[in-house]
This record gives sequence, C-alpha cells and structure tokens, in this order.
Amino acid sequence: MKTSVGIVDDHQLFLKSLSLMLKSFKEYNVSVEALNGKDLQEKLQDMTITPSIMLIDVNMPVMNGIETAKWLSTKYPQMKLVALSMNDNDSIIIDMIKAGCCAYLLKETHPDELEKALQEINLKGFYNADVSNINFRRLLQSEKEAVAITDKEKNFLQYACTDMTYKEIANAMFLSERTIDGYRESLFGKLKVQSRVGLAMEAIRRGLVSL
Amino acid sequence: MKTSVGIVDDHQLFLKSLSLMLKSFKEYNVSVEALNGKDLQEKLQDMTITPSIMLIDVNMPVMNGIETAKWLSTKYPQMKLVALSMNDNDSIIIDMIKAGCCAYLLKETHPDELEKALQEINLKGFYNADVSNINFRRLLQSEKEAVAITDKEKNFLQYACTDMTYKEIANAMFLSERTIDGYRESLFGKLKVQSRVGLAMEAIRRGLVSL
DNA sequence: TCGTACACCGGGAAATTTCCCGTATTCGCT
DNA sequence: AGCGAATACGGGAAATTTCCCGGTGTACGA
Repeated sequence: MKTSVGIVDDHQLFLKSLSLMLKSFKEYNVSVEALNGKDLQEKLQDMTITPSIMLIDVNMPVMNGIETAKWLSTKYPQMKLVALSMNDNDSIIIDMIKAGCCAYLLKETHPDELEKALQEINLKGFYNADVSNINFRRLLQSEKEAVAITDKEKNFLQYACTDMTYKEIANAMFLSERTIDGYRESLFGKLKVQSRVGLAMEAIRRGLVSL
Repeated sequence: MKTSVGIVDDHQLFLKSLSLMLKSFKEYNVSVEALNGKDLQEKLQDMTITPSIMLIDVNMPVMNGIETAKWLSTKYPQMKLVALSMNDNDSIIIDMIKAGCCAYLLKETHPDELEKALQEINLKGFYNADVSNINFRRLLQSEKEAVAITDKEKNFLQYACTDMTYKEIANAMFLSERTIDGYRESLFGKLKVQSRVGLAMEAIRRGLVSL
C-alpha cells in the first residue's frame, strides 16, 4: 500500500513536478495538490481518505504556511506535516514547527534526502536533518515566543516596507503619528529589531509582507 | 530527435523534479543540470553537444541568473535562454531579457504552459506570455536604464539591509561615514528611492541582496 | 603637465526616526 | 462600580538619516 501524500505550494511548476517526483518514488502517491491553504481546505473537504503526510510551503499568498499548518493540526491531528522552505535563515520555520510540523525541508534538498525524510517520518513520526545547513542558532535564539502579530500591525508593516515616512503612513492609515509610533514600538519588541530597516527585513523574512 | 534542454537552479528539489517533468514531455530531454552559473560553466566545458534551450533561475548564489545569461549568450549565441523567476514583480527580469533571454517564465506557471512555451521557442525563437500576469507596467517603467551597481555598492547594500546604523556600517567597512553617505546617495538615484527602507526593499526585489 | 573623473573624506543643518514622558476612551470581566 | 487590557493620542528631545556645502589624492588619457 502506497503512502498518500499531499502538497501545498503556490508555484504550480514546482507543485506539479514535485508531485511527479513523489509518484516516481514507488512507495508514495500524491492524492492532493493545492496552491494555498484555502485551496487545500476546499479540496480536503471532498475527500474521505485524507493523505497521511502533507508537504507545506511556507510562503504562500491567500493563506500562508503557518495558518495552513495550524488548521491542519487541529482538523487532522494524525496527519504528518512537513514544512518546505526556500532559505535556511527563514526564522518563520520555527513557527511552522510550533504550528505542528514534524519536519522541515529546504528546497535545495536533494531528492534522495526527501525520500529518506519521508521514510523516517513514516517510521519515527519525525525527521530532523542535522545534515542540513539550517541556521539553528538563529532559530533557537528567537524561539521563545511565537509572537502574535495583530491585523493592524500587519497592515502597518505593509506600509513600513515602503519609501513612505511615518507621517505619510499615519495619513494613509487615518491615524495619528503617535499611534503609528506605538505600532512600531510594539513590533520592534516582538520582532526583536531596533530600526525600521530591521523591521522591514524581518517582516519579509517571516512572510508578513509579500514584497 | 528530442530537443536537448539544460536547467540551472539552486534548489535541488526543484531542479530535479523539473528535470523529471521535462523528461516526461516526450519531445524533450535534459542534458545538463546545474546548481548555479559556475557549476554550469564547468559542466558545459566537458560537453561536445550543448543543449539548445537553457532554463535559468534568476536568484542563485555564487553566480546569479543575469551573469549566467550574459555568459551563455556570448559563449553559446545559438542557445535559447529562458528566465525562470519566482515573483512577477521581479524588476530583475527585464535585465534577464537584456542579458539575452528570449522568454521568461514564472514558477507559478502551469506545466502545460511550460510545454507550450518550449514549443513556441523552438518554432519562433521566442515566447511571450501575455497570459501571464507579469507586471509589465512596472518593468517598462524601470526599463530605461540597466543600472550598473558597483561591487562596493553591492557590498554596502548588504549592510544597508540590516539593523545597523550608518556609523556602524562605516566602521564595518573601514570607511568614513561621509563615504557611506556617497554610496547611499548614488544608490538612491540608481534605484529611484528616497529612504533607506526603500533602498533595502528594492535591493531585495532585484536580488541584489540575498536576505 | 594639465584636465577630468573618481573614490574618499569633513562640517553642518534640516528632516525623520526613535524613544521618553503622560492622558483619554472603549471594552469585557468580576 | 471598579479594574485591567487594548487602543489612540500628544509634547518634547535625543539619535539617526538625509542632504547640502566643500576638500584631498590618485589614476589616466590628451
């Protein structure tokens, strides 16, 4: 009996070709392909037998990796979640693990490694690539709190990653500069930065703003 | 006779699975797989028959898409170059076309579209996806100048995308704050921004810094 | 040898960011 | 009714960014 796997990734080319590769693994079969979390929700609804392993891209529009992972881990607790990420300095990956992922994989991983990872997940329930050059120091350092970013803060972040001055942002958001000040202050604390550039960078890294 | 295709992409998982997909297309065969420009150079050296189409990822370490495309278009002028990009607002893509690419493809493209594109490139020598939602306005607007960024400026950009103050950057680069000032000024002009945040954002967008 | 381009540097000032202080309102909860 | 938490706001000041003014030294071709 083949292991049923699902994939969520907004890059169709990657999604489809990865699917093809998994199918070539003999032991695995791809039962769901979705372009984002929302898409996945709809597709899973119609299914009676859900996949036992789900590969989830971190950066997606509409519904990102974290939200998707959280939703899956509550709705389908027995499903094994695997985070797929582009860069190893993605501090968001720790959030993925907190959201219920039992493994992470970088997209520069070799296919053999992927197969090995899937095998191990099936056997042991998790996989941990010490082989991978993921930047653990950085991750553990920021591990303490799975910071919760408000919708308003997220909205402000969008503007903060821009050429606009705070005064312009305040006008655009119909708020006082002081209020904006508060958001900035709060986010500086949450994301552990001390300048607007650092804030913008961290926002990008965590996929809080889409570029 | 199958058409020989080469792929350059730093994400092995994508590289290999895309390769698998291309091979499944019947009309195509993958003769080279490389992780970056440098890697490709070495691998092409040993080949007598070079691929007629080369798929090139834009964002790569060691030797990025632009450099690779430039090198290929001078060394192998008859080779058809196709740029592969993650985001459609990648202003760098216009540089890829200038560097000799006859087509661009987004990674969220559907595989069928890819096959169609390859077909068209083989027949007409180019492919233009008006179907694609690429942001042409933005590209054309920034088309005028293929701004040349100095190595020193690129180095400075790395620091500019950081929490560091200019004073700290100056110290780290063993330069005066005034000199740093000059770099900033110059880059503001070249990238058409008016604040450090804007500079950092544009640097990320153009792939000038790796995040 | 002159001119010009270019990388580097400095003083100073306006604008913006960053960080203090504190207040008022709303809302849910006890 | 009181209380804490969240949200919005203001005055002011230090730090940093941004933008002027200028200068020196070196390299390179006319």
